[in-house]
Amino acid sequence: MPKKLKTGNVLRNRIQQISAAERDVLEGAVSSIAVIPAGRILVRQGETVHVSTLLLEGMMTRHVDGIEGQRHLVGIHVPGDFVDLHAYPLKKLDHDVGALTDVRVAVFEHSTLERIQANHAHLTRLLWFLTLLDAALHRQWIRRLSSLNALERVANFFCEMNARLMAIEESDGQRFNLPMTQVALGEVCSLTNVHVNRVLRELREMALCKMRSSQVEILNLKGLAEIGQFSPDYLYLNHQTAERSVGRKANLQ
Amino acid sequence: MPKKLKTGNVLRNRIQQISAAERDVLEGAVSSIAVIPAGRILVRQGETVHVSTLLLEGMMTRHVDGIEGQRHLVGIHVPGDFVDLHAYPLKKLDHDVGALTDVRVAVFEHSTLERIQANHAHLTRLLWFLTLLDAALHRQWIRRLSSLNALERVANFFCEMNARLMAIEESDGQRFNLPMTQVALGEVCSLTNVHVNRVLRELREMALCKMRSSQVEILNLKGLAEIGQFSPDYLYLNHQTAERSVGRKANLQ
DNA sequence: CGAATAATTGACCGAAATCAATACGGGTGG
DNA sequence: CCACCCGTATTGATTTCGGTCAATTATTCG
Repeated sequence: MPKKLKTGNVLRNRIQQISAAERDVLEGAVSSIAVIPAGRILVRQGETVHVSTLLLEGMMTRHVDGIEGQRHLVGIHVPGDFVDLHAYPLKKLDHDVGALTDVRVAVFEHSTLERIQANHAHLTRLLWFLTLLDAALHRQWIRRLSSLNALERVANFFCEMNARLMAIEESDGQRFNLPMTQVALGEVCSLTNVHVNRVLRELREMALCKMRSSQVEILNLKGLAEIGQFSPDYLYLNHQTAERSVGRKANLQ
Repeated sequence: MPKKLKTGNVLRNRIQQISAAERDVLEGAVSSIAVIPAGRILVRQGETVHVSTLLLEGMMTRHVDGIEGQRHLVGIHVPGDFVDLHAYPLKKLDHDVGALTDVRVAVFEHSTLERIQANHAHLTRLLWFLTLLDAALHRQWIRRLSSLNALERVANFFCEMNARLMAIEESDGQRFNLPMTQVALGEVCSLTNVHVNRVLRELREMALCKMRSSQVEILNLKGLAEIGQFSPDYLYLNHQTAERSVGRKANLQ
């Protein structure tokens, strides 16, 4: 296998209980590594796709378009996320997938995934688990929109991103890069850019966090989590959950 | 296998391309059939569960609780839905599962699902696919909350339920049973019961639909779908999608 | 350096929430 | 069988959060 198809430690960061043998299987299944510029739409809603992509570097979005131009994010992805693995069983996506920044992704042909599924039950379950993380995140997003007000939503979103980025060591818990404009934040939290701006000011005045040119600085994580009613449990970031769920690690490697 | 463990045609209605052999496997995997009264909470958030349930009769909800008592639905289930199949890989749920009406469910032990997963790759993919339907629905719910106003949300929800119930022949496209109060509708659409009431009045005045004591009567489906910006594509109800995705039916049965 | 994009702030508006009061409906028990 | 109750539905008056419109200032990038 050519060196350039290595996925680095992205897989291990995300699926801690993956065995070396399994990682080799997955790396062997990478058909190519692609680099995509910021802003490019990878998959359009309704398109039939035959590949799934694992995000290696950068951030990606999943979004739907409203009737009058507005965009609404239904998901955001960080390195290690298997961005559209669900396309493997679904084939046709109900939303667009786009690059928020310049990104590097590993591409998997569905035919290859099919072979994995036929021959590697344990690995398949790990992949299945990964697709369920999406649904769990979706539920958090529904909760954010249903039960939180503007200030709370933004606080909640910052906490979510902080937790997810900490899991891949892209946040130290105090500060992280979030390559989003205030418009994009509004598309996540379902707020106008104007109101996002007011909320950011308030968070700053409350000495909870600051955001400046794509850098989020958390001044008081506890307070922020409280305002945002955030609990990291729901993200299933601690992979002990999956670990227990597979429960047959001993059989492998 | 005792007759009472039959799942009837619920499975076939939901997964049209399931083979008879596969249905037998699934039915053989049912550990028990349970009847649960309306209002009972089956699974509480955070509980570790070792079974998953397939809904045979009635309706169920998935909901999270807000900080001040309010409940917010993140999902609603109709017969044929594998309500918490995702608990199989996840083990711990991030939400409650409750019975909206009296329900009858088929219970599957996770240990049994594990055996299926080890021995039936095709069936596993069908199950995987089913768990992804949840995520697709979640995305529709996010879209509903993000980009629709009160009137549009309720219209959209009615269209969704109509489409899902038509797929299992519980709606004739004109009229269906929706065992929810206006409070519960508000918990779905993130509106107060008062405002739900006003919206229902408006829908009635617009001659789009009426709701009276758990009966929804659709007067103008096209108009309702337009107001609700509803497209049934996103629900993946036409199982051709899955059919193509499995693509190996010939190997079976 | 200049043009486009992003952020900021103020004034005003409007959709939905809140508060409050009344009516309905159907199940229970006297 | 009627009276009572409690959950549900309905309607009006008022408030509020966030949207809209508009103008100004920062940034970023070619």
